[in-house]
Amino acid sequence: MSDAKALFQPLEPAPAYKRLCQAIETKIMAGRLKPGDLLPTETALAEAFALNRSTVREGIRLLEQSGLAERIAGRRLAVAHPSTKALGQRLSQALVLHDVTFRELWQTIAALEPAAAAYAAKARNESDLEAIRQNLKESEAARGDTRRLSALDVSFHELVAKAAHNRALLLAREAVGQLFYPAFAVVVTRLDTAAERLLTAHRAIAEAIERQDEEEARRWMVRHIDDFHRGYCMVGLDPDAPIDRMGENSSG
Amino acid sequence: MSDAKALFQPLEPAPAYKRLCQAIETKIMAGRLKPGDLLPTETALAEAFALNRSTVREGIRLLEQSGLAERIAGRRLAVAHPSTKALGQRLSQALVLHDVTFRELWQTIAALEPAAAAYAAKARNESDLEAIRQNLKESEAARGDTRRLSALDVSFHELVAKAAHNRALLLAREAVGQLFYPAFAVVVTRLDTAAERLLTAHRAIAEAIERQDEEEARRWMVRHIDDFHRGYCMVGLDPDAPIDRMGENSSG
DNA sequence: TAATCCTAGTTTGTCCGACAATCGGATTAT
DNA sequence: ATAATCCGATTGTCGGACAAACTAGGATTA
Repeated sequence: MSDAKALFQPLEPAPAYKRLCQAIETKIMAGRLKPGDLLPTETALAEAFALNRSTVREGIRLLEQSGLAERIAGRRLAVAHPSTKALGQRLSQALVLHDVTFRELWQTIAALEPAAAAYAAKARNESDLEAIRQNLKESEAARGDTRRLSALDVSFHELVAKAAHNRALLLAREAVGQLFYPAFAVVVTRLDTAAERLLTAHRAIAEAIERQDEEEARRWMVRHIDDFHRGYCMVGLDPDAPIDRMGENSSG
Repeated sequence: MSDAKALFQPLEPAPAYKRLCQAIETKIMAGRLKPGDLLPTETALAEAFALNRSTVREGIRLLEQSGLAERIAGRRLAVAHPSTKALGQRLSQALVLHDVTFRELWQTIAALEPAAAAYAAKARNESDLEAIRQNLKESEAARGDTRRLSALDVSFHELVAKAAHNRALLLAREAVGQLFYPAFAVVVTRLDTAAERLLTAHRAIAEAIERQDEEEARRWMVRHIDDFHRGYCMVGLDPDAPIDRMGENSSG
């Protein structure tokens, strides 16, 4: 029954600009084009593929948007690898569009962050520790400034994940974290105890990571994430309501 | 020192096609354009934005590639929401490009799948169960056919995640799973016991989900994922070697 | 009257040619 | 040698053009 579908491929009836994009994409995936390599100029590409420059430009836009190419120094086009940041933004965007709820984000974060903390305790190096210490110091200074503290909170968890030296984990949590922690910012403003509890948890997690105590890092992170949920409900927010589409007003 | 960076924003010197894309993207994010809505024709857009059609087309390519618009019926352009599948593919691609290792994937999967199984036991409905049963039946029939069994394995875990009814979790594991399980396919071919162990685990997980036994579902999933790791090492593969770039040859 | 076919208009994909702004490198002046 | 200047290359944008494919409505036929 699915024999026909397996036998005959779609026959590639795609428009030229899409095929051009795929052609270059394939070269990149195969490693024949490495990040930093300069791509030919638009006219050169047009000549090589026997296409018009306009068509080539449309293909280039696709490459650009998938993060596989970017303008270097404002001018020439260079091969690139999609950045974690950009991918994370795209993912958060998708999650917002799908009206993901706080509960869904929380469940996912609750699965990822403790693992990240544990691996961080194992794999962290000195520069990781330095960054985390720095974040902790700034956080304590920003005790009063809710907005700033929230940004530092996002940053703290990102640094912990970075310290785990696991890019898959980093990428997975990036998207969710970008939405989750700002959503929690409201709690800090409304709940007096929240900021202090957050700092306590961060300190404990940082210390456990420093001591390379995996289990302690995991435990504290679990408690910390549970706290998020409790605080969210305590201030009267509905965990089953979709996350608002705030937070990505400036960047793009 | 970073005052200047905070004070002065980049001033938005973006090319017109990029601004057009952002303008439409903003409308979509704000919910003023809903999926399915038809976008104006290229000429109409050109007129509305006072741009040339070529420029408009370049902007449209960006929208198209980010999954926010797609050709409906081959012709007109309609607003859409990025599909989990497409996003997952883009993520896997990125992971491959960054030379992510089996260990990294495994650690991430090990964090996500047990949570997915537990939530699935809680939130599954009848149609979820039906799909899982169907998969189980086909898997047992495909006991000998390694390639097919591997595909069904990917599918099984995806179905479990779907049953958790958590789109954030689904999306996060989609990307990693798409790489992880095919990478494991080699093990099934080389290790006689692997296929049988896999089936046993799947059966147990499915049964626990059916009984709504969260803890049992989680426990079995943990064991199952551990098995993956053990099998991978047992056949002599290096968990710290990058995942190969096979598996996404056809799609694009 | 209903079904079918045909034709005209629309929309997209592609092409051609052109020009201003800008960046890099070569050239020239000090 | 260094600084200012000039020239070519490259990108962003524009205008127009045409073929193919699809849509819709009217004409034709059973």
